[in-house]
Amino acid sequence: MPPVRVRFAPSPTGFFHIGSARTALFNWLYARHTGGTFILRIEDTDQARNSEQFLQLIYDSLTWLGLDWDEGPNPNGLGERGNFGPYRQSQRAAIYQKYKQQLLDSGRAYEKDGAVWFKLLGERYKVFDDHRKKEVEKVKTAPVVIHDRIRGRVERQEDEDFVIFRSDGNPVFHFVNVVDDIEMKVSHIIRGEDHLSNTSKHVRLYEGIGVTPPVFAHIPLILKAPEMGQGKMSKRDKGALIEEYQQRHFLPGALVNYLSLLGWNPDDDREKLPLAEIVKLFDLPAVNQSNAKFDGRKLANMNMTYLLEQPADRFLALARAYFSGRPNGPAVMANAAYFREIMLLVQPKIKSVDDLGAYTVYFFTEDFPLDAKAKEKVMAKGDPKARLAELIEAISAMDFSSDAAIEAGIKSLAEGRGLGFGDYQAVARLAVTGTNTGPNITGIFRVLGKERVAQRLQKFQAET
RNA sequence: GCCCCUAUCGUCUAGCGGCUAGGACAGCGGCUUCUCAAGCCGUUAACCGGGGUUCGAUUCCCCGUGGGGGCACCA
Repeated sequence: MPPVRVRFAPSPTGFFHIGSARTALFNWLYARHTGGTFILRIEDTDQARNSEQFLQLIYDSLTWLGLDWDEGPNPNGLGERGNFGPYRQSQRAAIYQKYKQQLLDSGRAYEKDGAVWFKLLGERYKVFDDHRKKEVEKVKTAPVVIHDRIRGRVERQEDEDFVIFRSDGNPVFHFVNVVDDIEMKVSHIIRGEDHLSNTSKHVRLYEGIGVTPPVFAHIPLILKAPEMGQGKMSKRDKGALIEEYQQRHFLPGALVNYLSLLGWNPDDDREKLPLAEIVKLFDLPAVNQSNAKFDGRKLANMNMTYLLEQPADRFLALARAYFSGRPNGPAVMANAAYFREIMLLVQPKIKSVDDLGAYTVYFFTEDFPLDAKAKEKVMAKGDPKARLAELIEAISAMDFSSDAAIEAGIKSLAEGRGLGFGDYQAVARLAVTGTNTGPNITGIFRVLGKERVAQRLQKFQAET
């Protein structure tokens, strides 16, 4: 068996899409699973649409996801790794010329209308094409048989010559793709199913050049969620861009885990898997053949699961990164010990790092919002005003040294009146945080301190 | 229009001829009397249709239908 060499070959012509990330991931997983090589090749032949910004985005997104490449360009123009470069198609013109000449010389290509065409072998005939509304020349050929590692045997007729060099002198995708895969000794082409129909062209090109085609593996596509309409996910769909998850401070590991489950699964019921385990279990024949619809809720759940188990220091680093990007960041993080206590109090409660701001406002300002609906709900039950008054009266004598002490203080207050802790909890929470959700009220009391709690309770009483 | 791929709960999926069709997310209900978007427990919900093959089809084959993709001097 020749060594496994796979490649991810994006074009820097747009934002980095979740489908691209999944294709990159499956290639990366297969390379890591087999001990092979993962190549990054930049397909930047479309000069009109390329941009350096989008190129940088490819590097950033792959790096953020943890999909490191063994061969390919280095970000920031720092040269490249690997012995099969250059890894940007815009720098490989001489190689394409060489292969073009070879096909011309061997009679497998010809010039017409200023373009270079690949020539199919067989009897020619003309036919009117209804779809394109013009007469086209067809070639009688045997069907191309593709042995796909995921699809099995696929047969497709390739019956028209096609352009490999445009009249402006630039090579087209099919040609450069095949030439590069040959030159870079790519052993397995793992790509989206949208390329399955192109594969017959590619196989003919391999044959024309005189090289045995590599192994093909066409993975299913990611489709829009049902509520987002029909068809495959496009860049305009919500949740389609990797950048978005990065900005929302998702955990890349959670996204990778979720993506790996779109079209693949381990042999058991596990869903949350360490990356090393996915690498160990991943294989091409286990990949599904049908497309998968994207489910942002399941991703969000996965992200939350990962968040919950982050060690304290790691979570704190995530929280700092999040607040660093916010206007009130410096103020929020000014007191490191205070910040740490709040974040750890809140970690088990949030679904996503970007909930942190809204979820912790009341720790950092006296001017926090009051949730009207929550107020209505809390004030409608029992006699919250009486409870509030009792709490205000009792608080100066209460011990705030620990959660347990606070709990004991409120409980003894309640028991003296034949009430329960819960009778005080709701109104206290509303007065001190402005909401009816959040971490344990005892924890909030402790972190805020007796003085501020007392002030807030009084202020609320005065305003209600 | 032509070609290719595909088809199990709303969604991701397990199943590879005989199963009470399993799990997860979402939903719903309950518990947790310290709330809740968390946790725990429970629960609703699926084999697209029609023909075959077979003692027996969710499973194999064919035909429909649905879904997806492709049919450029885009990639």
